[in-house]
Amino acid sequence: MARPVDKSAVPAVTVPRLTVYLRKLRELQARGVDRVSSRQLAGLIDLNAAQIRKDFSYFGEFGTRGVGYEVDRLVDEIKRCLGLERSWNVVIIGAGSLGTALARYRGFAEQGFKLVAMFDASQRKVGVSFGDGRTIRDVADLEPFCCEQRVDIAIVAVPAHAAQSIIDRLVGLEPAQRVRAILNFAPVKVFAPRDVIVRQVDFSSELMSLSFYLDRES
Amino acid sequence: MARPVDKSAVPAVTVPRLTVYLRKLRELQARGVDRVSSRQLAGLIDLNAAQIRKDFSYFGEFGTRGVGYEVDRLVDEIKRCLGLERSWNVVIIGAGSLGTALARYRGFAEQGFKLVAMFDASQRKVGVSFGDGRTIRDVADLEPFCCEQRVDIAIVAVPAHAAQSIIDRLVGLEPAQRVRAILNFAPVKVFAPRDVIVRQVDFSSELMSLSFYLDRES
DNA sequence: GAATGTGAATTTATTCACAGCA
DNA sequence: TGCTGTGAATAAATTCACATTC
Repeated sequence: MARPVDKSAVPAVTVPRLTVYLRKLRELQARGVDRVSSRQLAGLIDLNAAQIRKDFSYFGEFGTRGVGYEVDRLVDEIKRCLGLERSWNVVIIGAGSLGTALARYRGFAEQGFKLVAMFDASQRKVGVSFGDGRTIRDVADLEPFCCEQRVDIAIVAVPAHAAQSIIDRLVGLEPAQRVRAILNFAPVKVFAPRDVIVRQVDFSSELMSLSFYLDRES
Repeated sequence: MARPVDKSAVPAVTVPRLTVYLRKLRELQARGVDRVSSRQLAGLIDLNAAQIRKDFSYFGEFGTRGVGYEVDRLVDEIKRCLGLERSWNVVIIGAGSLGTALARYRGFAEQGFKLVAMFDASQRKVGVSFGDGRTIRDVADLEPFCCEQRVDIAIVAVPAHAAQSIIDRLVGLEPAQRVRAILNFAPVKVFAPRDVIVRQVDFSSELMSLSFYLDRES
């Protein structure tokens, strides 16, 4: 049951799909559904059923042949696969409209992501409160903060021109203190050492992709 | 030179990469660089050079053997590939903190995406101004608006529970008037007719993916 | 009988490696 | 000589199809 999972054997595309399964399963859970087959789940998210089973198979055997999957169990298993059994400390850097919107986003806390601080370079913003009574810190205090409190994930929501230098600071600390993962919203490709995980979220890139497919039709 | 391009033969993964090339090339352009080889470009965005050349090859021959690519030309070609020679009309639905942040985002207008309206369901928000003097409209006026003005892309930034019904309304109009592409920020899988292009942007999914890779290390 | 779990087959994407041109 | 453009080779991902188990 608790077989050793080689995470490096998990295809890169499987990981985001697991998050999609998890969300839908939670929805089923909330509706009181307690069992689901790969076929049913596939129908709900517009995917091939074998794909779902194969994705699960990298982590173990979660279902019962002839029966299907127990929703509660599957939610727990996927959470475990994704490392969501524990909580992760997150900071947001950049308290502009995007950073602020992200800080307000309810979905983070629900998944065990704990917003421990928010930083901005502008003195007009430092000291202003966000969320439940905490205040925005000066970005100059970024390194000291990381030294006194573990920060797992940094969300970078600063202007494009400032992104790389912020990231250099985040990863410039001693390995024990430095941030290990970055979610970058600035519209630039940023670089970090290989052992720091970087993901890019890019709105205008998404719009441009839509443009491609729109243009194809007309 | 202007060979007929079969866009359906373009791999799905090539499209987002084109947007990455375009951004980097614009940066080079701004720095006054006027020529670049696939190898150099590959170094700048951490990719294989053959990948870049192959991506271009779906659309034509943009370079000169033995020399490389002229940056200005390449920018124009990629814009053409992505359908960015024209401008697209965009609406944002949902004037919460995320919708507002998106409305303020400078990158959209620069790429030829024209924000023509913003909608919200709350009477407290209707009539409030956004951007350059225009005001937020009542979401009840969504359909009339689409009938009197072409809307190419709808950005959906409403709560998860409201997303599908908004999308049903957007695609429920006559084919000539209905929105043809949707960028959904609500954290739910949404459905639309096959000829409507839907892309999903999902913050908490991105965080969960980071969690997977973080957990792998520790 | 019904649905999982998984090898095998297929499809898609990436990378190699080199002919062809400046 | 240097770099593009592209078939051929390789690698990765998806889907099929079926033995296995409940």
